[in-house]
Parts: sequence; structure tokens; C-alpha cells
Amino acid sequence: MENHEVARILRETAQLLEIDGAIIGRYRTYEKAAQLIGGLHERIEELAKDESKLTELPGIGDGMAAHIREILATGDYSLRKKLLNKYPATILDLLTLQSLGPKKIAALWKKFGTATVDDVEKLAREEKLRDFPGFGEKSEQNILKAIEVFKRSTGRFLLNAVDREAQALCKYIREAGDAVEDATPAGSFRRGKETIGDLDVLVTMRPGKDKPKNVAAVAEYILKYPGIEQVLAHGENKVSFLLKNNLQVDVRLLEKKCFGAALLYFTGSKEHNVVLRGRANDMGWTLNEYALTELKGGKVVAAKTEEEIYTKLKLKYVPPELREHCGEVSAAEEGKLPQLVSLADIRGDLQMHTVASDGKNTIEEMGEAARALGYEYIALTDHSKAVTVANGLDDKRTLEHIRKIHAARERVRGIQFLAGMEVDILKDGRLDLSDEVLAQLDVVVVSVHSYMNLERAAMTERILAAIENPYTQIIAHPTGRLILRRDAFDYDLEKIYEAAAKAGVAMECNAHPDRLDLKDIHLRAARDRGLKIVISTDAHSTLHLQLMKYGVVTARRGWIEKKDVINTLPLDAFLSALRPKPHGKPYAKPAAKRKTA
DNA sequence: GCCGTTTTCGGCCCGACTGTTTTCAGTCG
Repeated sequence: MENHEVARILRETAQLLEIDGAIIGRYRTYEKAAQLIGGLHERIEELAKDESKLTELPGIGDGMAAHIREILATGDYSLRKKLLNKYPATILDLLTLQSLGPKKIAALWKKFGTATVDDVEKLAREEKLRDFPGFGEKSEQNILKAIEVFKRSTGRFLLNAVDREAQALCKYIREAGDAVEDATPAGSFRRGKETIGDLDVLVTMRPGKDKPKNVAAVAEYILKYPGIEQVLAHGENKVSFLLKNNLQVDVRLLEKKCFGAALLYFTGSKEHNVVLRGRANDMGWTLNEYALTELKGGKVVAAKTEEEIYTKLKLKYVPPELREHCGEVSAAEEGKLPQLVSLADIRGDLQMHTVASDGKNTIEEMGEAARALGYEYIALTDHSKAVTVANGLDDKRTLEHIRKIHAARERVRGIQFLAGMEVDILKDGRLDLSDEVLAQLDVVVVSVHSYMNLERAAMTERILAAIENPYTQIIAHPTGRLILRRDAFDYDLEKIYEAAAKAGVAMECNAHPDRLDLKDIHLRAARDRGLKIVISTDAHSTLHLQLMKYGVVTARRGWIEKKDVINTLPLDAFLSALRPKPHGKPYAKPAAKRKTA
């Protein structure tokens, strides 16, 4: 059973307990256990095999360990089942509605037997909610709006979609006038999570004598942002609104002097912050979104930058991508944080498509765009013939394509072109091109595009067979998921890792925001096993080459260092780091034009 | 349900905002 499945069962139990009126600590314990297991990079199933490993986890006692074992053994949890006998499962949907929480949901259930979004909508439309304690005309309206949103939206947004909105909004806010110093995105977006629920933006105000007036004026200005669909809150220091695509944005207006504390607080994660606050308390301080202050006397210890707050807490600066309560605080304490890979480290992009298969641009255009990004080399990797919808190349066309790539080396200087292919892994694990043709390629990237629902054993065998092929060098988008749309393939990733490590096959972190595959926790596990990583965009146009940053941010979330990523190496070293080819000529740089003496 | 150099019982992060109240409960992040 996968960690996220165990986490889901525990989380739902926590939610049901809260609706059921359990005391705060009890459902919190379930919530915390769910969080912990969801973010674990070891498999909970493995840990549970050891008698004592589970209770060594923070917040897991004997009781919770037994519950986890029950879930692993039976696939469900008796308390959850019991609660679902009492409440319909649809009652959990109500928690996603803005302005409805467990208390009100419990009250509605008790009074009307309300358990579905449709039930709530009916009550609101019949104006029956408003007479109920704690509800009024206004909250009735708010609930109707929330139901609108619920019906229109899936609730999560891809990283690049939020990036676009964040950049546009921050640019608009910076143009507010002299009162505004800067606008900075925070929240899970800053941590680089693969999907984002809502966007947090911090706006720092310049100090001045007209402060309250300025803050109010800036808030007014922000609420005139053309992208706004609906204003949700308009307070003194905070405004919230929905954008036209239903992304919720929370903007906080604050003084520059507490920017660091606010950035830390609103970047999260919640769990990371809880640990920092606990640490602050132990040191005789208290940490909130305004400052790190002395418990007695309230003197400010640090507030202006995140760096100085970490320093005061005797911690090395923790990059936002690591703030997930997954060992980063103890690593920061011991000075053992990884030297994370950065976008500037990347010297080449190793997966991209051209007009030969399903790309929009030519070899030369891709080369020029990559050179403009400062890359030293690229691998052109069009699809092989099995991907007929993408006009994939057979042996003959591949050989032609290789010749075109060689010719491009002469035409476009200042970047090295590697002849590659994204070769399909067929249903039985064979590769979609002949060995003779594979031997002509500089880079062989392999991936699955068909029969994606094979059962676990067959899919595992299939990938293992592909790794056994001596020409296989890189496995692209190894789990095949499409974020928010398609689940990962079912196979034994452990076995694949083991075989890939042994064979010297590199694993791709596909930078496309729809994929981000391998994902953060898989990357961390790969790194722990010493696997080679490449980060590639899978670009289908020159524009897509710019998606590299999402791959890098995902790798950073997986604790990946520059030394783990082979496309941070100069060309010669990179080629040596690839699995050696059994036959075929090694890549030769085009000869420099000979100077006549 | 977990946890403990203020506690083996009594707390569980905590501050802002909203809408309901007439001093506060519920929700949210």
C-alpha cells in the first residue's frame, strides 16, 4: 500500500472525527500522522515490518502504530468505517466549501441531516440556513458562492499556471506607486509544490507618516486588478480574491521591517513552521508572522530577513523547497543541508522534439533557442515509430534525422547537437528501433507511451527488460503520470531503481509542469540510491525549453545536488557519465575550422 | 491519541477575519 493511500485514510478519519465533535488533540494526532506519512520518502509498508520503527516517528505512539498496521493489513481502518456508518462520505465534500467548517457541518447534519453539497445548496436557496444559530443572510450568500466555485473548479492548479498569475499580479502591484516597496509570492508556490491550492502574496510597504492611509489605498488599488472575478475578504492588512480561473489569492500588506518573519510564516510549510516555533520557544523566544521576539519583555530578536531568523535559531538557511518537515531542520542544525542544484548549473537539455515527429520547431531553431538560454549542448530526441500519433520515426527516418542533426552542427555554432531519440519501450520491453540504429545515436532516451495500464508485475518486467537493453541510457518520465489527469504506472520502482543503478542508466526528472516525473519524493529516493539524474524539458517547441526551472525546483524538493545531475557537467564529462555504448562511434565534436598558416 | 527539565493530566500553533453576536465562535491558513 502506498504512503499517500495510508495518509488519505488517516486524514479522512481526522476530518470525520472533527465533524463528530472529538476533542481537538485526538483528530490533530490523526491529521499529523497523515501529514507525516504523506511526506515520508521511505515506504510506510517497509517501516511497519520492523517492530519499533513506526513508534520512532514523531507523533506516532503505540495506538497510532497499531492503526497504521491495521490499515496496511486490511486496506481500511475500522474507526473510519464506523464513522462512515454514521455520516455519508459526501459530508467530506462540505469541508472544501469556503466558510463551512466542521462545527457548522456538524450542526447542519444534526438539524437537517445535510450531507451533500446539493443538500446545502437547497437549504441556502430556500433561505432556511439564515435562521440557524451561527448563520445569517450573509453567510447563506457566501455558501452559495462557495458552491458555485466548488462546481466549477477542481481546486488545484499546476505550478506553471500559478507562476503566470503570480508574475502578472506582482508586476501590477509593484506599479501601485511609491507606497509599495515590493510584491513577493510565498506559500506552496514558493516551495515549488507540483500543484497549488491558492497563491499567497506579500506586499511590503515603505515606511511613511501616512501609513494607514497608504495601506488602505494600496488595498483598494489591488482590488481593482483586472483579473479579479470575486472579492472574498477586504481587511485592514489582508485582501483575498478569486481570479477568473478560480485561483484564490491572499495578499498581505506589511511593513518592511517584518518582511523576513512574514515570508517565513507564509511560505510554510505549516509543519516546518510548527517545528521552528517549538524551537524558538525552547530558546526563550516566540515566533510569529511579525517577528522572533523574547518571551519575556517582547523585545524583537529578528524579523527583517529569513536568514537572520534562521541564524538566531542556530540553523543554516533552509531553502524554501526543503521546508516540508522531512528532515530539513535537523540537517540545518547539523550543517548537513544539501547544496541544491540550481537552474544556472544546467548545461544542456536532453529531451526535445522537432518537426520530424510532433515538435513545432526545426533542429536549428531548437539549437538557437537553447544557445540563447546559455546551454552548451542539447540532445534532439524525437519519437520513434510506435508513437504513430506523433509521427514517430522508424529506422530509416531515424538515420536521415541523424544526418540532419550532423548537418545542423555545421550551420549553428556555439552549441553542440547530440543525435538522440526518445525510443518507445514496447509492450514486451523491447525498444522500438534496431540495435544498428541505436548504435548511431549519441543519447538514447527510452519511455513508455502505450499499454500504460499493464498490471504491476508485467509493467515491472517491461521496464526491467528495457534497462537490460545495453543501448538504454536514460529513462524519460519514468512513472508516466500526468498531474491532475492520470495516475502513475503501477510497477515496482524499487526494482527499477536497483536495476538502473547497476546498469548505469540515468533517471529523468521531466520538467514539464504536467509531468514533473520523477517527482520530488521519488527523486530523493533515487538520490539515496546513488542514481544518476538528468533534468530535461521534453520541449515540443522553442518556448518549452524555458520550462527547465520547474524541473530544477522539483529536483531541489527532492534534495538533489548539482553532483547528482549529469547534465550539469561539461559535454565531455557528461558523455562519460552516460552508460557506455556497446557499439558505435562516440560523439565527436565538429572539427574547428582549420586555420591556414 | 501523543507527550512531558514547568505537566503522567491537561494541554494540543496562533493570529486575522467574518459574521454573528453584544463579547465571541467558527473558519482559515
